[in-house]
Amino acid sequence: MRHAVAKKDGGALPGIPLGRAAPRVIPRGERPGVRYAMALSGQANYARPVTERGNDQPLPLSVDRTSPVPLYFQLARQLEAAVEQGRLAPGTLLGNEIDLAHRLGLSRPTVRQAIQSLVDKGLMVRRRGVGTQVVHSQVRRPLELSSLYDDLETAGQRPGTLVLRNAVEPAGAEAAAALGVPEGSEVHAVERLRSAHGEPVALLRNHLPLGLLPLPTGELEETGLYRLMRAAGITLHSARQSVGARAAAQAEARLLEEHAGAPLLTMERTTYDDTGRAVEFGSHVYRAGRYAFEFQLLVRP
Amino acid sequence: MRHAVAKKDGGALPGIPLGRAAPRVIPRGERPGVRYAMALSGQANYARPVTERGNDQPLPLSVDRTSPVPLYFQLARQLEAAVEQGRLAPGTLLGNEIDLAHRLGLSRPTVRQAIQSLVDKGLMVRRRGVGTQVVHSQVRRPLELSSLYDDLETAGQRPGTLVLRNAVEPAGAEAAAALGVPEGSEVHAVERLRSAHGEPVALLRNHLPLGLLPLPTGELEETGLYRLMRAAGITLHSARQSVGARAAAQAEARLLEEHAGAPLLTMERTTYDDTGRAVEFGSHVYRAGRYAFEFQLLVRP
DNA sequence: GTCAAGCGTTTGTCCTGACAAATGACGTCC
DNA sequence: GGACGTCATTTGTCAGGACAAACGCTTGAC
Repeated sequence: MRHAVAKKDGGALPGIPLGRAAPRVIPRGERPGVRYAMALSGQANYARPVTERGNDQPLPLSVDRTSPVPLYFQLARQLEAAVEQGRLAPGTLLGNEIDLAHRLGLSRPTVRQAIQSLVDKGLMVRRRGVGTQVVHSQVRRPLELSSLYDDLETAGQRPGTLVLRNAVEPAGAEAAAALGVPEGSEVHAVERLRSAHGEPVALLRNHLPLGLLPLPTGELEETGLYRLMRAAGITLHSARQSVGARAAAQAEARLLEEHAGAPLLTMERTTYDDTGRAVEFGSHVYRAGRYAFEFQLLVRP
Repeated sequence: MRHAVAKKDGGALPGIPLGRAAPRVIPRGERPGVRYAMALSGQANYARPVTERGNDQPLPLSVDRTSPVPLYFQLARQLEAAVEQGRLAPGTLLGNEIDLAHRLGLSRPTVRQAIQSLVDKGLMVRRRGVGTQVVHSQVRRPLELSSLYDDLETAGQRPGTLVLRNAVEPAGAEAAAALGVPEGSEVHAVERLRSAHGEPVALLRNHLPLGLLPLPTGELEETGLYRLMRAAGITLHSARQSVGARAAAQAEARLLEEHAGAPLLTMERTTYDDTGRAVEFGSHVYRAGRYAFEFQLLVRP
């Protein structure tokens, strides 16, 4: 499960909620110093910009061939951990793949597979004729397809749910189109008021195909919808989201403890499982001051 | 350049703007029929659920070895086109990799690389012991790090830009933290009013490190900021975004032709190049009815 | 009749080997 | 001194082979 969205924003105004860890001062125009991570076996005097004091540690790397964990994955995890812990500083050049493979007793394809997975995550950049370089650590995970409930919980806010509606009813035009069922056919409709620390945060309206999974009101008040779906054996695969804003209607405002006309953040989402079936259509509104979507985008070459 | 966000929403209300192509009716619980794309060379009588009338066409695939385009990429593009054009229906099983490689005169790793790139895009799902299956065609590209200008232009709206400010000034706390420069140091500040069809759509405030690239006002009125940055040789790598909503302030409202207190969609974004340098911090507000962020999320296994 | 074991299929992982292309630094020529 | 070509380095691409693991179906046993 990767790729997500929706991180809580505790602040009152949507200013700049990103939790920047210790804003590092980088003079403009300067590029992070280049240095090599691994000591090159005394080959040529070529390509050895071991600038920042020659190699603090050679960076311990090893793989366990008796483990059932794939070798490329073991290596990728170690490199990723090294980046996260700062043992591989941004800008550092990884030794070349051939040496690295030889050092670890692996083949080059295996090493490449490990590095490639990190490149895909945005942690490293490869340049032909140059090498593989560690990217600035600002990069976090791309984002995960997570639920509001999980987001609130991991943020330490005690999420609460009030189920306003939980019924089977004819699908409206929007929900029917999103779920790919005929308009007017019966679907499951759920409406919930989600709160954090007892204060309302969002109004969640969801429509699901009938018969996909049981949705007892008790369960809905205890946990999130995605968690229930995953527990029912549904493999979430992709989602299509649309995020906008609008003014609160009277009824919404009352539920969310806002005044009518207050700005609300809106999100419509259709989620698909790995067979391509639409398994959920959600139409959510969030209190503007209480919530913001935060996510990371990667540019793939 | 992949991974993006921000697609125009012409509609007045943030209803369900996704351009669903012909909402296909799929009875609940049904899984798309399984059929094979390629005729299996008359092997065993095993695994041949060529249900839907045995193979309309064997799907023409070929690679050109004289082309400088990598073989795996040629194959990937052909498969992708086949999926998009419906020649590879959702649920279709691709023939096994070995046969496919043999048929095309390629090696299995090359075929795997092609398929893997499509799996990464979310177009296909692999299952050991089963095969590679085409996912529901609902999936579009993951999203690209695009600019509002490009979005409007590709949507056929004639984007216009009015430069309200273009100056060098001391960085405020927010911009300084985002760009990683000391507070109060000089940065480039740009403020633009972006319109479509002559109507204002968004108010764009951007801060850039000094000396990164020249920003003539004339150029800014002609094209988008990202396009200028790319033209200046800057390789955009990742961005951190936060999307929220708030009420319009007086000054904003006047510029955007809204009334004070009207709901606005807000977006803060810090963009990094491939060396990890922050190259742009943007603080944008969009008219709620005129714009919505639309994007696709993929769940990576 | 039901459950477990067996078997073939298919992808997952890994290896060895090879050549091509881009990059950056050096040396040479003008 | 500056422009150019040359060269070593490094990643990109591709081939061919091998074994392991998961899956689905059939077969067999109870």
